[in-house]
Amino acid sequence: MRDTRAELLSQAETLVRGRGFAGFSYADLAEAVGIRKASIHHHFPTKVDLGATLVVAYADRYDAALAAIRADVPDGPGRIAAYGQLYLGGVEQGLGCLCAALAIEGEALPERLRGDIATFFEGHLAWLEAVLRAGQADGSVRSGLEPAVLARYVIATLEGALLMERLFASPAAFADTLAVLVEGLKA
Amino acid sequence: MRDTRAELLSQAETLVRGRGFAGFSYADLAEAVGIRKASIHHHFPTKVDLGATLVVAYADRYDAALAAIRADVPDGPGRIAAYGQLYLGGVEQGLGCLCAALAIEGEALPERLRGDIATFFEGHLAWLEAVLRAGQADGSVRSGLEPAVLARYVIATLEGALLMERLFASPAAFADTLAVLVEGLKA
DNA sequence: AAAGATCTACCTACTTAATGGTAGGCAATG
DNA sequence: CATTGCCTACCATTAAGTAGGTAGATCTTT
Repeated sequence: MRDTRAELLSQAETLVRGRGFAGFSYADLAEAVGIRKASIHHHFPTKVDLGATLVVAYADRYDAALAAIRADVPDGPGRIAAYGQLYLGGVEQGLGCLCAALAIEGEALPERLRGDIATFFEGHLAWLEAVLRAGQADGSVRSGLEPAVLARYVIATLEGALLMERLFASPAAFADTLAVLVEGLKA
Repeated sequence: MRDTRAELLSQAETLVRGRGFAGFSYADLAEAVGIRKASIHHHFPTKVDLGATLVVAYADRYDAALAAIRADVPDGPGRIAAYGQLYLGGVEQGLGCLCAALAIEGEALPERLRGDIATFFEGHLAWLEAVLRAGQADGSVRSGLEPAVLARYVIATLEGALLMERLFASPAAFADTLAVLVEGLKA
């Protein structure tokens, strides 16, 4: 049934995360999926449509993962550590963050996509803020700093580590950075 | 004399940092500089040549700034704060890090450029490691963590903050993250 | 249940514009 | 007079997107 569409999304995500949004073409995607270029337009009329769908699907997957972490891990630092593990997967596969790949495009990025990725980051920020606030309340996270500030700090560190350690193909170095981050958050 | 060449480098840097390497064309650059597209090839035969020159020039500018920081600022945390200020400029101008823009391209990036940006990051890593080690020795930086690990951590945080806060056009948020980072490094 | 109509998912073939890059000329400079 | 720096004009390729068609599934009507 909707197999091709899912395959298109999967391969497109790999392409964007691997080479950037401007760095892949419908021809590349067609070849990856084993379909004709024109057929892609049947599922995603324009490249921006595809990009927007990609971001939504990516955000949804993250949302599920974030909910699972909150359900499975009780303490603040543990949750942040689990959150960081999500990024580690990218380093291991040699794939960057989808939204980082889009964010780099900056001014050239269609307005619609810019809004979508801002929403993505805001969602993470809100989740992290809630997690950190709860951690401060239960004494597992060090207090004295505003959760909102800390949340931005956490994302920045992980996004940056993913960007750099993917280049160096060094999951171990990513793990070190994550460890320093989590250690610094403990009460 | 070499005015056009310098102008090409300057405008190209702005374009790459603003929209990514694959996100700008020789036509864009020609228009920005006020020259014909073909004339660019006289200075930079291929786009990869241009990119490589860009990275070297960018790294050289940073090298000078890093040397100045080491000369002007005595303590470890102060030096890291000054280092972070360099990134802040990007947020204020709405420009990302040149090497981050290239790093995002990942596998699609010509091998030569990938090596060049790896060298860029390695240079920063070495500088930071030396600064942090000296800071630990003179007691201004908290000890207990390896300078090499801390150095990667610092770059990751700043690169990530630049990436995200540029999207949000929020220099203030970047400053907050930098403050948290520096505070955490103090002895 | 058979017949027709419609829809889905894909195809070939194409258009238009942009890409990076080349060839060759010409005027100024040293 | 040779080099530098730019030009016009071009090339092959690739980009995203369109036009129009076809086989098969599905829905509708009798």
